[in-house]
Amino acid sequence: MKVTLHQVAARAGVSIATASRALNGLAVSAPAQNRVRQAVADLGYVANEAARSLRSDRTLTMGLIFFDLRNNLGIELIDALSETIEAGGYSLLVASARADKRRYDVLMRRFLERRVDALFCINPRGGAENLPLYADAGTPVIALFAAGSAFANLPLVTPSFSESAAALAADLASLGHRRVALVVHEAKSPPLLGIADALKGGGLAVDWVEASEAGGMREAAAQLHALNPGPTAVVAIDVHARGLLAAGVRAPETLSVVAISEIGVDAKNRKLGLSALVIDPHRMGKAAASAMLAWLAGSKPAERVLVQAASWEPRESVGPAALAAERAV
Amino acid sequence: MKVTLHQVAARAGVSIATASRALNGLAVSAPAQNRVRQAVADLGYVANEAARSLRSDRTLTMGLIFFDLRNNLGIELIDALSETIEAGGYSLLVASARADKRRYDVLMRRFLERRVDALFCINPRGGAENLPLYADAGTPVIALFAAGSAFANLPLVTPSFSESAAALAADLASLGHRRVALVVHEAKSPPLLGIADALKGGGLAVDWVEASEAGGMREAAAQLHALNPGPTAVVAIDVHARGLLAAGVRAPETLSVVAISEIGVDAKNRKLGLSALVIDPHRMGKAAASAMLAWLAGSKPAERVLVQAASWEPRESVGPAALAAERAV
DNA sequence: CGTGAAGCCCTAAACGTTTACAGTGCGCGG
DNA sequence: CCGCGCACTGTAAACGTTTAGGGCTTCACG
Repeated sequence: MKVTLHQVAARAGVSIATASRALNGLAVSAPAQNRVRQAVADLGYVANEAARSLRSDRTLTMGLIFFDLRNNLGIELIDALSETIEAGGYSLLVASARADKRRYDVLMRRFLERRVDALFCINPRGGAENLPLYADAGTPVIALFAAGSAFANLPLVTPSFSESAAALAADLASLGHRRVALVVHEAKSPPLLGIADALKGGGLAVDWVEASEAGGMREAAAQLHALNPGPTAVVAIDVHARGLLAAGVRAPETLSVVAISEIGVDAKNRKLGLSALVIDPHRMGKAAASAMLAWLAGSKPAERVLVQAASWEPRESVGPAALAAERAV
Repeated sequence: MKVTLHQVAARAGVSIATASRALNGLAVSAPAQNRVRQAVADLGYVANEAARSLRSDRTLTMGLIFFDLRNNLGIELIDALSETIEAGGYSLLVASARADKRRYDVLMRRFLERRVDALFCINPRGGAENLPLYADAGTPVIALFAAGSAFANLPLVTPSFSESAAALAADLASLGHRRVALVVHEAKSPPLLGIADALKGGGLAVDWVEASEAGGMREAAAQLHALNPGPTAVVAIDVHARGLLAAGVRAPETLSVVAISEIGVDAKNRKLGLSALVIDPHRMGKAAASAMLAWLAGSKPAERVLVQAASWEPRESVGPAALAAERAV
């Protein structure tokens, strides 16, 4: 019932070695080639990937581990990654730690045993204990959305806001805005700095405003009020942007508000008509997959792969500066 | 650098067979057990799943193929399936044909070579050519959302509307409706018949109305008008339900409208305030995975596995029958 | 005709496990 | 003291490929 290369070879009247070569497109005489093909068809031969893997030490499989799969990001990422790597003959093993750090370790271990040729880690927490083992095995690992994690010392694919923020700056400027507040949560992270640079590059003045954790936006709103000259627009992580609205700020009448959308939460913003810089996970996936294929082909990617994965999506919460200016008077 | 069972055995001072047994929990003396464990830890041994697969003829891997991954359904399905099968030690290989029939064949072939222990096919079109090969190999295949496809003769996991439609019937009845039209596209499929039964069970009279392909809802609307006594509510596949609205039917003023949501398109309905029977893919996944595990454990599932995976979600498009009745007068 | 090169093909050895089979040593009942 | 059973362990043969190494033909050229 189960047919192996042996049987194919026998039926084609060649050695098993020749049969193998024929199937792999190596040099084989035309008649032999044909007889092997015929035998394969006759017998319904299906190659055994496990045996191939064992012998050749590659599984043609990549792993993809999520810290949590359940957000809008997941689908697009899987779609983009699988599309790109399939072209190289790879398949994708997918798993989700369901927000459990220890489970992340387990999954990384499991994929290690399965000898994946490469691994993508999404938003990893935990999992660090197995990282050295991957290094030992020479298995490339790329992390996405891994700011500040234990994965920081391997290639990270990170969204860059520079282009999208430049578009935002242009729009704001053409609406008459001259002064923008940037609400930070604590550290001025590289992405935020990038946004600030882009705004400045667009001719806007930038005020930094510090906000405590989510919810405490009343003080931040007060701080904004206190600024003189006051900004006519504000850019903030989406939880903060929503906090401003919740605190009673009316956009765009009193202030134009722009959110920086984190992973997979833009749907809420959209419902509120909140303008946003939103990350397109599909582009992230494409970039990560390409970097990985290149890596497997020999060229290790840079420590940081910046992807222009964000777009500027203006919605109702942004309007002419004039409105806000009136309020100020 | 790479450490095999040989080396572990050597360091532990036992034979390779004993080492293997120790790791698989078979009978081994306590001291040997410990020495092996120690050696594994010291050397950082990681089992090679490819070798294990080759020898033992199971890969502990299941395949999941989508006709098209890009809909809301995907994530929930992957999440539910992977959660359930991971408990049994299985991993999930995921792929999407991206709406290309031939690609579906390719993927099924690829997973066959990878010797997956089981396969889930979502909404398959094409792929039929490889089905016999799976049968030959004795690899179980379960299809989801596969109405009328070539996969019809293997176990199908199908959503059942009976419970949700009963809830719908109860709501309609309490709103004073007595007569409901059911718009069909051509065949009266089992799910539709199930809905009709549930409506009748709730004390409602059911009129069948035939509609041509998507878009041609104007005639269907006319047919509805022509009915005497006229129905005060209508239930239809979501494309038809939206078609009715587009054709100028005002819900719930002139007619209460309920959509039967197909895969992953409910978001549109929600935006229109269209009441719907919507399928929860998570429940479908759980059920399919459980059925598969049971199958691998020896008990083949029934030809049709009916899952109560739909819920009744009333929204604005449903109202009291009185309104529609007035119009009729 | 002799020599070398080029094609093609085969034999056989890996790859790292699991597992059937055959010991080995030991305790215990006869 | 013998033999038997038991608990453990070792030897070796698989599983289905890929691939290095070498042998055989054929052909061109001197």
